[in-house]
Amino acid sequence: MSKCEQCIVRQLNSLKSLTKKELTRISGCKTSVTIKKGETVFDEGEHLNGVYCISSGISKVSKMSSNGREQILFLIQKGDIIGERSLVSDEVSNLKATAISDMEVCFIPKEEIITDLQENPDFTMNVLKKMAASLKNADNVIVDMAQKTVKQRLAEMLLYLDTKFGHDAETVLNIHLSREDIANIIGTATESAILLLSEFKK
Amino acid sequence: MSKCEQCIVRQLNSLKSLTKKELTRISGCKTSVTIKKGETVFDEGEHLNGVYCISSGISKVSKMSSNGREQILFLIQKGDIIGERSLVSDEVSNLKATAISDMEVCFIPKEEIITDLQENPDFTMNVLKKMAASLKNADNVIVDMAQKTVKQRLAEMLLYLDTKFGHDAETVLNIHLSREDIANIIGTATESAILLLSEFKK
DNA sequence: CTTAAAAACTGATAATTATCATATTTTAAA
DNA sequence: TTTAAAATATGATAATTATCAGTTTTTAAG
Repeated sequence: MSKCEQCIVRQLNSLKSLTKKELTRISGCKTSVTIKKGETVFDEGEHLNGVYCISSGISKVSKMSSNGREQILFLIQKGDIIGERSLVSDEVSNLKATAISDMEVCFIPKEEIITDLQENPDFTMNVLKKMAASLKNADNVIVDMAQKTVKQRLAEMLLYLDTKFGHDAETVLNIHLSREDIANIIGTATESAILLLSEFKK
Repeated sequence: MSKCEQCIVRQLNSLKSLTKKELTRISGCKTSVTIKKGETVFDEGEHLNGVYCISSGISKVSKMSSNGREQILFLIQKGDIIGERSLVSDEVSNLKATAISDMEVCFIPKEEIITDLQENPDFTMNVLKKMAASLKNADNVIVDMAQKTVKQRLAEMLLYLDTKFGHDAETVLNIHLSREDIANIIGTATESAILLLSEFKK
């Protein structure tokens, strides 16, 4: 199994502030997992015993609404870490993560990484910064959901996908989402999303 | 000016994990401010140089949407702290806080409290926990905004106000919000909120 | 290659919500 | 107390979005 010390995606997240010694320890206890497209990384209500660091692939992170519809809250890819909240809270996860493409993820047990959170202030500050940034982002999503039309949200989401995942020479997005997933990101019915998408094509 | 050590609202927030010595220092550098109903605590785009601890009164925390409408993200009261994100980020505030009733707030300068954040792991962990809880809450708000009707959101908000602020003997809420504020919380037009409210009264 | 299932699409209709115009009531200032 | 301004309320209409009932296309299994 490859070592965290040499892992490139680590440079993209909070783990970059770990010391060499800490990294070696984390490297020794992590497990690498392959998750096929459509499979679940973790589910709502599940007790997370650590964090997941994404090596490759894309995952949607969602939550069921009380009316039975799935709401996708964000998308994650290479270098992103999920499950960080399990480090500071003993509650079960309120979110579900599902692979949108085949994925490679590293699982780091809570007991191991929580030591670093308590002893390495740089690392803690980095996690704090990430949470603060997530909160700021959540503010923006709430404002958009509350105040913008479905059409505006769809347009902005397509731009966001392009920024985050890029596109190829023929301007086709590097991420493939089903119409249902698109609808579940912007919070609308699948048919409405399809209707507006075909409108955009013109 | 009263002392933080004896302040009751401190028991309600992260400051409770400060040591006696830390508290005495904070107490010496804090300033107490009175803010009248309708006045601004801080504005979007402003550089926050510290955090605000609410002694009394209620404030709405909002953000302008690009279409010029105000979206209220949450309400805060006695014991709540705002501006925590300024401690971990040098960006200007993305939010605005406005007094909904007359308020007493204590301002604690960033330089002073950031020391504690770096040196007192208990305090840091508490701030982390609060942010994790805020994120979880934001998830729920996003799902509600995306998937529920205005009527459902209004009903849930009224229940939330009752839970958070309570009501008197005649079941009148302890918090008074204008129709416009109500509309700006649930993300709808003022007229729609009024329409549904009168519908609920029956 | 054939076939069944899933996904994408279309159009009609109904429900929800926004906008606008205006009236009434409440609040606060002079 | 009077008066102007602000907040609340009402109703008509338009726009947006959801739901339903299908058809076509794509995908994947046998």
